[in-house]
Amino acid sequence: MPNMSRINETFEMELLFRALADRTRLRLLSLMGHDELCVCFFVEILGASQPKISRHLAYLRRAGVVSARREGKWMHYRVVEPRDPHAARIFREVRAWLEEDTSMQRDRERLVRVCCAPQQPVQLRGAPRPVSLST
Amino acid sequence: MPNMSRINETFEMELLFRALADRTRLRLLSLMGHDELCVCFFVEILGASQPKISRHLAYLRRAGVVSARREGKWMHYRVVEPRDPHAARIFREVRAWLEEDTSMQRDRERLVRVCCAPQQPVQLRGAPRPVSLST
DNA sequence: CAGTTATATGTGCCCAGGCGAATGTGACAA
DNA sequence: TTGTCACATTCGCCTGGGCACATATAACTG
Repeated sequence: MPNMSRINETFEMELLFRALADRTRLRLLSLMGHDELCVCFFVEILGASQPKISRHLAYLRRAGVVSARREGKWMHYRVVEPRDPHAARIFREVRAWLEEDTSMQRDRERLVRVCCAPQQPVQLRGAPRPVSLST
Repeated sequence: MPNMSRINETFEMELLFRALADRTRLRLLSLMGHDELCVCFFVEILGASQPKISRHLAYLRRAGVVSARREGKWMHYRVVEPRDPHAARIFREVRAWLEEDTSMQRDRERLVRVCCAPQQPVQLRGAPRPVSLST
C-alpha cells in the first residue's frame, strides 16, 4: 500500500470497513491469524476458486490490511496492523471476534488438519507450510 | 430491527461493516452522537437532499445500528449499541474515532451553531432541537 | 529453450446499492 | 376535507464489486 498518510481520515475509515464487509475476506483474515500463509492453503481450505481467492487478497492489499511476500513460486500473505491507533484497535477487536466465531474456528481447524496430515492433498505437495504449524 | 439473534454470526459482522462502509452514514452516526436527532437537522447539516438522508437512515435501521421514534410530524433517530459484545466494542471504538476526525468535528460544530442560533434557518422553524443542545 | 506450477489479471455477466427526481404517506391544521 | 409539512419510498440510471471462465505472468525444472 503506497503512502496514504495524507489521505482524508474519513476515507481511511470507509476503506477499512469496505475491506471487512465481505465474508470471504473475513475468512481469509481469520485464516491468516498472526502468521503468514501461502495462497494455495486459502484455496484448499475455503474450497473456492484460485482466481476468487487472489482477487480478494488483492482487494485486502489495496485496502492496506494485508501485505504479500514472494518466495519462489509461492506468495505469502500476512495481516498488517493499521498505523492509525483507532483503526488498529478496531482491527484487533475484529480479529478477536473472528477467533470466537464458530464458522471461522472450523476453517482454522481444517487448516491445522491439512497442515499436520502425514501427507498433503495433491494440490499442496511441496507448498511451504505456515510457520506456526510446521512442527 | 427484528429478531436477528439466530442469524449467523459472520453475517452480522458483514452487516455491521457494510453499514459503516459509507461516508454519508458515518457522518450521520457522528451527528447523532449520544443523543437522538431529528431528520431535518441531518438534511440541514450535511447539505444533502432529504431523500438521500432518509435512504441512508433506513439503511442504518435495517442494519440494526439505529432506531427511530416518531413525534408528531418529526422522526428522531438514535444510535443503538449492538448486543454482541465484540460488535459493541467495535462500535464504541468507531464512535471514538468519529469524534476525533476533523471533518466530523466540523459537522458537529455546524450542528451546535445551527441549534444555538437566535433564529433557525427557514427549514428548521419549529423543529424539535436535540436534547443535549436545547438550553 | 520449452513446459509446468503458482498466482495474477482480463472479460463478461449480474446484482447491491449510490444518486436525483418524482411521488407516496402520516400527522397536524384550518 | 383539503392543504401543508416532515419524511419515506419508488423509479430510472449508473458504478462498484461479486462471480466464473479464460488467459497472462513469474519462477522453477529439465
